[in-house]
Amino acid sequence: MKTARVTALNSASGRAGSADDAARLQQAKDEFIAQWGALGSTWGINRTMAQIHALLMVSPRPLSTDEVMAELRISRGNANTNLRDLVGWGLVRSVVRKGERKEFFESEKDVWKMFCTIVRERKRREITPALEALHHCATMSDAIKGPAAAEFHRVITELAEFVQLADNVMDKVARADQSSVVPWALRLLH
Amino acid sequence: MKTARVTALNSASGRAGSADDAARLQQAKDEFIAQWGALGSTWGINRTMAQIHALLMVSPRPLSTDEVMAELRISRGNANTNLRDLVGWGLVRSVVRKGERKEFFESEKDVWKMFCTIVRERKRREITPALEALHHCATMSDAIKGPAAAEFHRVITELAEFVQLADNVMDKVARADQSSVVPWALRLLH
DNA sequence: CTTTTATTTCAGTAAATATTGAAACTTCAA
DNA sequence: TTGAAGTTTCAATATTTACTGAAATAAAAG
Repeated sequence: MKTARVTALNSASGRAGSADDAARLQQAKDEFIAQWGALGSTWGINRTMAQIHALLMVSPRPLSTDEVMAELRISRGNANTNLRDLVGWGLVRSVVRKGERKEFFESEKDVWKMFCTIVRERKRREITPALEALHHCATMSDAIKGPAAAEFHRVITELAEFVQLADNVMDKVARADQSSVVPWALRLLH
Repeated sequence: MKTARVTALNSASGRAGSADDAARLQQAKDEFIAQWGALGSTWGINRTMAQIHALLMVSPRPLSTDEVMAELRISRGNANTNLRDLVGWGLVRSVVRKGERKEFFESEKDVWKMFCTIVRERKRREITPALEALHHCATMSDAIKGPAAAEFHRVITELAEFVQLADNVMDKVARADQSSVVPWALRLLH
């Protein structure tokens, strides 16, 4: 684990306090990056992608591919692929500075928008196709006679209806804006 | 992919209709098992564990380790480990038939209970530890002076507060009973 | 054009994860 | 006890997934 490193990237960001402050900030950022990466990987998101996302979330300014490579010690190919994926998810956008040829990347920092984006994307990529498959199984089994088929049909249909309901709720929530959902959630909790 | 197999397991389950019906039911079950496995693996759940779960969900009766091994064509070690994990998650329970030494396994079939169990477990295993880590980062950065540290502290705190809120909502929902949540959800959607 | 700078691709490799199968262990009954 | 039936463990292996680095491609600038 990284401990007391002060990179050019960080010392460059304006009049720093003590070198110790910079090192400790770096340490806190590194811990956050590692944690976010670990959390991502338990939820089926590639560790590096989650780490880049974390890095950009706590970066005071957009970073270039080379800076991401240096900061996380990863290869160009890896950085490029995962940055593209993050852009594809809509969690990161690329920005161009005038007079610069290099591309820079910055994360969405509004937590609520991030949440909505993740919900929307996972729904689109995974839930919706899974629902279609469930419906297919339900249709198949509906055409088969016998009590075993009827029971299977019942179980699958119940599951499909539940997933459909959850899908609709997620959709509704992810379309709402923070100002309406957060107070609602707070009320829900008494 | 399996197509028109009729296993002893299935033909044994009472007076079957035509052999064709049994084969087509098996096909539908196999598709469901494959889909549930695929969905699980995109959400960070081992494919085999999800497949065993699916198999038990659509099985009309508890199955032994040997039956699970035969049905999914997996080794004893694999079946044993994943069955234990499912029991650990609370999604499957082991049942003993009087006079039988073998252990049998059956899945929770109530979809709402399944959902609550999954939410509760993932919360306990992943969200709560992640929150602690976020708080740790927030505390660390609070003790560092300078504008960069202040900004980092702001971002992390915002994130932590959001995750905390989501965690609380999940908790509340997972403790409620289906009869109160489903009508509520239906109303939410108009 | 040609050069310089930046980005993408992808075959090869490394690392992480899941699976096997056989031996060790446990439990119960004779 | 001993043995049979069932379960667990784990080192070896297979499979999947992620990563590297260099070559190919693209996109300005000269």
